[in-house]
Amino acid sequence: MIEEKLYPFDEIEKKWQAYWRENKLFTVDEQNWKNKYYCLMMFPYPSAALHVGHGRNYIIGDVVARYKMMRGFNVLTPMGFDAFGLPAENAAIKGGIPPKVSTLNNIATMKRQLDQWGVEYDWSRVVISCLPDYYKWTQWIFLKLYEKGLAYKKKAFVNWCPSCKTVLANEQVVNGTCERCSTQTTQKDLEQWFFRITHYADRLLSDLDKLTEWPERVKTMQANWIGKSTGVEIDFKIDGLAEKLKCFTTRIDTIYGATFIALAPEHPFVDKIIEGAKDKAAISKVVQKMRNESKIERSQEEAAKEGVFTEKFVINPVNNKKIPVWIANYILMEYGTGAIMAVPAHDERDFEFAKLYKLPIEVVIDDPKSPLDAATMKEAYVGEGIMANSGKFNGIDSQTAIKKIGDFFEENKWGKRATQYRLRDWLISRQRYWGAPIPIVYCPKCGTVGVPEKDLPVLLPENVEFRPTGESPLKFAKDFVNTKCPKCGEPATRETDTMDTFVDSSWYYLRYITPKLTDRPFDTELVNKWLPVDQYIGGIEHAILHLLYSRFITKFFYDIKVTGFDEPFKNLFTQGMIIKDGAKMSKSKGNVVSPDKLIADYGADTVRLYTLFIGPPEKDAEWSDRGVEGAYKFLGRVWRLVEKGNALRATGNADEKLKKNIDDLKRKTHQTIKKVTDDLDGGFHFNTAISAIMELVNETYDVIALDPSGKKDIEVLKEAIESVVILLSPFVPHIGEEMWRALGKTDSMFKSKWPSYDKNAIVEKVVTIAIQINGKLRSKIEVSADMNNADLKAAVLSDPKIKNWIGEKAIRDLIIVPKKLVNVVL
RNA sequence: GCCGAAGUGGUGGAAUGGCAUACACGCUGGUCUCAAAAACCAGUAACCGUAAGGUUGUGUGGGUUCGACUCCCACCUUCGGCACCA
Repeated sequence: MIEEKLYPFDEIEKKWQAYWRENKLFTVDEQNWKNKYYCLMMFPYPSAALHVGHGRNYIIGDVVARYKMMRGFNVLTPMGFDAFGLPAENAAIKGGIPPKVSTLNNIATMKRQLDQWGVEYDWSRVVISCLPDYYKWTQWIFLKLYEKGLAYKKKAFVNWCPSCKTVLANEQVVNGTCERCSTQTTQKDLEQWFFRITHYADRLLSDLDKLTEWPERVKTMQANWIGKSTGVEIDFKIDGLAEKLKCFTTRIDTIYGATFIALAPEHPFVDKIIEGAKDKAAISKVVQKMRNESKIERSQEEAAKEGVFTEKFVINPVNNKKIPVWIANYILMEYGTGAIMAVPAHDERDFEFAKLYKLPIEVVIDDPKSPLDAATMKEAYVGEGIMANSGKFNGIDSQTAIKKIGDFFEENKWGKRATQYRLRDWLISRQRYWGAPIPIVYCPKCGTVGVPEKDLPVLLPENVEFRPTGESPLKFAKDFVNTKCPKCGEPATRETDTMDTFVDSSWYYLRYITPKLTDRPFDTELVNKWLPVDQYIGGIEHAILHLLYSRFITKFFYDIKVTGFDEPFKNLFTQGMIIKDGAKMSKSKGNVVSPDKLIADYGADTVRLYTLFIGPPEKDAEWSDRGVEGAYKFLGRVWRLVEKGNALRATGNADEKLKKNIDDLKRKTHQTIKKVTDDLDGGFHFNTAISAIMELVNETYDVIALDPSGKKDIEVLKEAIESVVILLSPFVPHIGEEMWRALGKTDSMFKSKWPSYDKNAIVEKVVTIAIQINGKLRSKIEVSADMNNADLKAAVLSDPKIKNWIGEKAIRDLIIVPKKLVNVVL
């Protein structure tokens, strides 16, 4: 803890925050979209208080916004709150404070924290997703999707979190546990609303290629999640039944080695297939047992394989062989067709199952390295190879066979090529109160009816009773539930489920452009001018959920022609987490660092500078209180530098030594401008940009120390100091603005231009050449930068140390790297 | 198992084929002070050496190159994603 106040940060920070707000520095006219730059930070859920880990996101965004402003862009930086969600409702159940009240309180607290950080937004555009003027349009999106058949209700096995007492989307289940509370989820067979995101699977995958400015790892995660695979869907004739059994395979090349068929226990054909079996009762029992195993049990580690023979067979179309049909617990109904052709020789799971139930194994692809023997093989051979025991395809390589056998199937109409995705439809129903009501009415006569647009919003009732059971109060709100059918006017009931909050956040960035429109969600023309977002900044934890859903909704809007772009975010930056004591900051771990005390002790600029200097912003970083003090000391040093600079008066001429130092300082100044500009433009290299400014500060001090009486070229010193202030200002805006005025400027520094460097000034006149002997550094010489190679060679060879090293040996080669290095090869 | 990222002083990190450890933290010694803080000066990879200097050194082992933290191959460790996905 540093006791002394190194500069009056408290006065300065309050003063300039008020100034920026009064002068509406961050307020944007949406009609003025020329030279626009849309800088967006993921809007937060309004929890009780922010910590320094959250701060990183907003600080980075603020730096980018201020920098782009100084580069002459018309910068839009809005902020809002993802305000629906479970914590507020749970607090209401526990403490009795209505969710709306606690949420709006938290929003006020968070806004205050953002303000004291000096993080500025165009607050005239604030979007709060839990207010009716916003969720009206969330409901409108639901209706549009419903209209186009992309929102539908179905009964399905869904993920249920017993603690949150609601269903969850697949994306919200992590390793079989709830993403929010880490409780083990269970399966429930419920009727729920879904969005047909799978219709967009292919585009969501292939358009990842358009996102050239997105981090590779985010794109990989999305691609994995969508999980595309291509193969063949085979129609197997079932012996003794009219139906054909569809099996999907990516390995049609192994079709001759299929020795059994396996169905998921939930497969719709199961009952029909075991009908009439001799052992029907026993088979049924096994099937029941497998069905009762929850999905979690099945997917945990290496669950034991189990299955039962159905006494039925299918015909393999390629060789008319009869293949036995089994029901097996390792087949998932959710993927493919819920039935597979099993090829034990070339699939590990099938191999394991075949060994367990002593089913035949037939090698149809030979390992080119060592021949395979079905009788002795210890594991399946899943690689490529040469086709064997495969009729007319014998001898060709398996890659070619995939193509040829695919053609063969399509020619004979035994099946067709097909694509499968891992992605499931987005389950959006939630059995909770604090969310946007799903705008649907159930009428005994007309069935399921969408609420007409003119009747939106379907208001969330506020006088409701929260039950300790966690059941949604909406179910018991009679005035809400009982309504009239919009079609026939007869008594009807409302849907009492609300929407997943990820629906709210899937479109908020569009609302910021025209946040106050009451007759439309947004103005298409203006949105097309301002979007896509130029820079989106947020946490990696949203790599799949929020970013995938937003891309989906954007594509849907594009298709229904309410927007003219099909990807919402051009550049994406995902910042790393701030770690404390080896763990992510969280209240439960008790390792939260609050910004409030730090800002009180050292000021917001210090916290900002340290947060940016801590390391590359995309990487996780360990928080250190010592590091904060270092940042504070540096700002004090800069503060004193400006004071010193202002006190300097030129008195007479500088001597030679001083002249050289002044030349060096001028060069350093322009090199620093270049370095900082490149670091900000070419990625977010804040940490190295700040180090470069520190170097310039150090060098400026050195020059002043050489001659404190002031016999020097004042202009160069003033330029150096002014550059330090301006280059530093996006990072530490308050002290930046204050020092800017101290240098005699009258307008806000964020209205002034970012400096450009003089190309001639950065050129080194004298360079240090490293001299290596056989690649090892042995000496260094200083030479003029324009020295020719012949002279350089002579200079190197006359260096006494080098002479000594060479001795009597012959020089075999001499490599010259201009202005850097000479390597003498002996 | 598959896919991806990473591994550099006591610490955070810098350097993407050319002087490894910039910048900062910490530490050691000094100046100032009654004292502390701040500030300023000097030092700080390891080993050998009084020193000059030398040797080693970027997870490990190989390779390419005049030259490798950087490129290639194999491996180890850590983190993240996916995973009985047919």
